[in-house]
Amino acid sequence: MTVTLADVAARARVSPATVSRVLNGNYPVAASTRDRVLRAVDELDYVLNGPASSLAASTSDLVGILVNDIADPFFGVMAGAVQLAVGEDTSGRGGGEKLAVVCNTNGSPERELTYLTLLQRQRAAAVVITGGAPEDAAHTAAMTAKLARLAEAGTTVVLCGRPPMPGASVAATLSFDDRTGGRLLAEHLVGLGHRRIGYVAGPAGRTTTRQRWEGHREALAAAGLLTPPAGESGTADPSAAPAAEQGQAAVQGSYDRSSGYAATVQLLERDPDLTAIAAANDTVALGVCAALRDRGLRVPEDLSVTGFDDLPFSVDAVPALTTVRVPLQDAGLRAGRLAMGLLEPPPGGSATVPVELVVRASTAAPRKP
Amino acid sequence: MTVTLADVAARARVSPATVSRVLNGNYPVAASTRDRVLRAVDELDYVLNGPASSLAASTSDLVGILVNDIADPFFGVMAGAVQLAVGEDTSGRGGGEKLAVVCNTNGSPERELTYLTLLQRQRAAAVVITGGAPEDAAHTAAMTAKLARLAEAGTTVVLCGRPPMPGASVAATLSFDDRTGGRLLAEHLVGLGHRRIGYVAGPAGRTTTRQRWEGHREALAAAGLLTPPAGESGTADPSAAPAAEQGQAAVQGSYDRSSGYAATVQLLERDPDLTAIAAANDTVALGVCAALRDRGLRVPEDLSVTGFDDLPFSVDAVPALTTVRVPLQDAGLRAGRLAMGLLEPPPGGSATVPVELVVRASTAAPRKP
DNA sequence: CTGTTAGCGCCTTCAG
DNA sequence: CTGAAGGCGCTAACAG
Repeated sequence: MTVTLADVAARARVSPATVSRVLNGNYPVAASTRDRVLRAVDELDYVLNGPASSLAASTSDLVGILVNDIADPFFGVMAGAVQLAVGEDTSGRGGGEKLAVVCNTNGSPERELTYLTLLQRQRAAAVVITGGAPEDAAHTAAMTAKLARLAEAGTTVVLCGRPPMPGASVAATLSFDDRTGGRLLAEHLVGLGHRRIGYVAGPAGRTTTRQRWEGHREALAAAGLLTPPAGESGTADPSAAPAAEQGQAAVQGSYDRSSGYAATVQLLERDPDLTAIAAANDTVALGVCAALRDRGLRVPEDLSVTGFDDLPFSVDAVPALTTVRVPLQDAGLRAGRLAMGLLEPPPGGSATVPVELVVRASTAAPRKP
Repeated sequence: MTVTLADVAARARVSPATVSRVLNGNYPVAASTRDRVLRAVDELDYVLNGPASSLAASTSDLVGILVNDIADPFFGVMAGAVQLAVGEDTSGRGGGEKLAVVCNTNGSPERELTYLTLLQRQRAAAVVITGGAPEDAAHTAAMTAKLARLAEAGTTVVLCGRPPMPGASVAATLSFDDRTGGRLLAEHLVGLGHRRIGYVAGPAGRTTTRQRWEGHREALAAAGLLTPPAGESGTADPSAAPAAEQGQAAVQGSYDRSSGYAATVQLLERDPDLTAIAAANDTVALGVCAALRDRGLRVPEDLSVTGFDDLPFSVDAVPALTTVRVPLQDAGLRAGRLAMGLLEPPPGGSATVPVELVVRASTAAPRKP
């Protein structure tokens, strides 16, 4: 029925092992022999049986990529870059081709685990986990255990845009400097003269949300705009969800436009004298701008708005968004190469990816300082 | 070392065959036995070996999704929807979980074929091919041959957002009514009073580009704005790349912002009296708006602009884009279900997905009619 | 450099 | 409803 490696061997008058060797290109084979084999492969229109070789070699050429939401460019860009990297021809010819399996977790911790199991089942060669992590001790423990299992089975695990997991079997970690980003944005606003700054945070219980928010507060605190509640020592209580305080309003939502819209309405109600709003990311910032526009407020004349991530559309927003650039493409590429063993892991196994403030038109000095 | 099905069998005091049966849930097994097996699986933390079962069953639980560019929300949304559909639990428990393999072709015909081969190698259960097709006889022939091979191997093929391929082994086709969309947009502009309309086409040699462009011309022709070159009979010569003609300017590019920007500069140079520009898609339209803005022209006061697709960001553009909504999410969901055999194929194997005109703020009557 | 020999771990008839 | 046996197609030591 279907043509197998043995058929090719017969036609090329060599042993199956030899065919396997030329196909995998990981073993010396005489040029003439190889040509003969390749010709036979071609004539027979032979396609290697992946499952069979994976079974025999106990590793597949699948690479998993875990993302929260593939429809979100933040993840789309990273996933594309990772895929680019894993698709790069490693061995001269024929062997390299890895296939990227993109798994949408929707931010659900359970699905994260489920997909990891599925990937383990496939004997994935590597898996790249992107995006912030859920902040939950039980989940972290479960993840650690699962990652150990994967490592045992020979799967290389790389974290991209997520904090290091001490004690977990991870080959490399690329974490984004979200905290600094949050700080830079807030410092920029403060430097412009803003004193009443609203904050629209991301989904609760995620490292990314927390770090951006903490960076933001750090800057406010440094500017004396944040009187810490009695007894607190500088850093915000990690478990405290962003909330109204000291005249600096904040609300929590998800990473989408409508959440930015709704939060803005709420923020303005709570403090009509706000002169700036910092959003958890660019998409949310778009929602913030929309809400402002709908209430007849102009950006940046009446209120300044900042985003985060510098997604492709941010430069085209009107006004163009002041934001923090996160090198998604670069990071994805590096993560992919790391996963493929094409790149040495950074010292200590983890590196922080720097972010950069991008000042555009959505921020300006407040009108009534 | 690694725990196998035999270990589970031993612990549950049943035969390997029985374990296999409960795991696949496709065979009657006594409830008590099943419980025992399931408990053993749990206690041993057993994970099925995918390659081994795929080899034995000669089919895997992988579903391929071919996209042009996963970082583009157009594809991201579709891919997400397809993945959602293929992840739906089919059989009551345990069996269903399919894994989506997203393959970025970058619009390259060769890579399209390469990925199909890779998917064939994996014995993918199904593959969903999204986005417009390259218009090239040789490539179409190669695709047809490759699809035949896939079908032979039991892979279900579904086309989503791509025209039917007569004679190819495709289970179902969902094509977008791009032509109508192009027509609606142009009719809208003409109805508003526009007479000099520029067009920024998508990448050359793709069905989507062609159809949107043809729809556009259709409307112009109907309004008598297009004097067909002598001898031509209504429809544009399929092989003719969009070009300047009869005062209706058009330029070709890719589906990105910068292409819209550059095209606009060119268009305006060619015909400074343009009162409207129709773009191949929303992203391109954003570039058009940016170019206009940079030249001090206002939308829609000075020029009207239209997009295509109605991607999430289009409503937040300033001004909000008049565009055509393509139900990407719905289509992706349907395609996924079709691929999984969860849905009956439409009569004749193919259906056209209707599109809808969405009038927003980027279009208005021209100032000097 | 090439052939031989064993499995890899599971599914699937076929009996019971 | 359950067990026994064979093989899916390929790779990985070993010899030569």
